[in-house]
Amino acid sequence: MITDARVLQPEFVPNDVVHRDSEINYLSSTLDPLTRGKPADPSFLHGPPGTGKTCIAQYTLEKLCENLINVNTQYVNCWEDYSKFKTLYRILEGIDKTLDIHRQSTPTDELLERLQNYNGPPYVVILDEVDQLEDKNILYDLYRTKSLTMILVANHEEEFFSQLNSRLRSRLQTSARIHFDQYSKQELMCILQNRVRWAVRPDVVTESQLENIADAVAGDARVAIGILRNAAQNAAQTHSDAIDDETIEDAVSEAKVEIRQTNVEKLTDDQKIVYDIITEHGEIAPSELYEAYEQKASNPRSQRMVRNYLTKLCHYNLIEAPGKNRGRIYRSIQN
DNA sequence: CCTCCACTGGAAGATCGGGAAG
DNA sequence: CTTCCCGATCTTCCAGTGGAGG
Repeated sequence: MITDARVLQPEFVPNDVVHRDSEINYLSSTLDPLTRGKPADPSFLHGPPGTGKTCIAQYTLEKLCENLINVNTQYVNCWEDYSKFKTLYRILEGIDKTLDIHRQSTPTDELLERLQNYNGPPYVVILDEVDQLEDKNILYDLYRTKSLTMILVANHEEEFFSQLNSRLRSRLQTSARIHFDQYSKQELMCILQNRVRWAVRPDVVTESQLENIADAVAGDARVAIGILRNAAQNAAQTHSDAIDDETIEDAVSEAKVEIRQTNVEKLTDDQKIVYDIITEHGEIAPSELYEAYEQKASNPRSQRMVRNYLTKLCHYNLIEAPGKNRGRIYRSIQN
């Protein structure tokens, strides 16, 4: 049934990326100076989720490594490593400078110092979901680090730049900005067909089933591949030799629930209480929410802390918080 | 229209937990 | 063992704000 499961993994980078030629060329050209021993400017990739930003960044770096022997690269997901410390640590990891800082008592400043003393070969760092970085000013330090080239990846161009201070904004203003549009249905079909060819035995998935997937995901290739993966796994478990329509349908809804579940699991007990209250009520006013939380929690945190929890829940897309000041309500998000 | 105050979110400092050093 | 130091978490304080309700 499944011939190569890796092809359906979210982090898989294909050998041939389809429908993104101009974006790849543009990104390659900004990195081109490195091949002549010169520094390269940062670039900024932006567009909706699942449009291939991360994929193209990693693909382009792999190609660069093939042409240029002496180059270091690293991928940092700023959603996971959102603090200054974690980001720097991850970046140092890419040049093996972390061997002796597995201890916790190394201050952030020292990590930065270490990085700025770096004088090895060119170092290209992908900062994925860079808009999630807690302290954007670290980008300025990275910008000034010699031999270091940043590839920034985010969803919303305007929103990201508005979060920067003016100094940083003007520096990054000149960076190559590459926009990624949503995939059309035809493009999605093409991507899925490619994956299917490598991942599963022929004739396991029909054309019209791929079409169903492509219709269901609104241009998001990551979700589309996730659905394909789930459907293939489900079919494999039941030892069927083909994926039927029902399996596809199940996988479509499963893929939507999946992200939510993993996010809910990451919550602490108190955060979970807040989340449950909102889910129960569907919609609730701030003061009422805190009262309910105080009741339920064995050792309630302060109001301010609960507000931090709420921003985190919004962040994970578990709830939404429309309205400002007095008009604010917290609402659970249904699929 | 205006006023009020519930609510937000930044800043600064305290506390927690855990690893390293003495 | 204790002491020191770090990031992460949490609290306390408060300025700013804009929608509700006159």
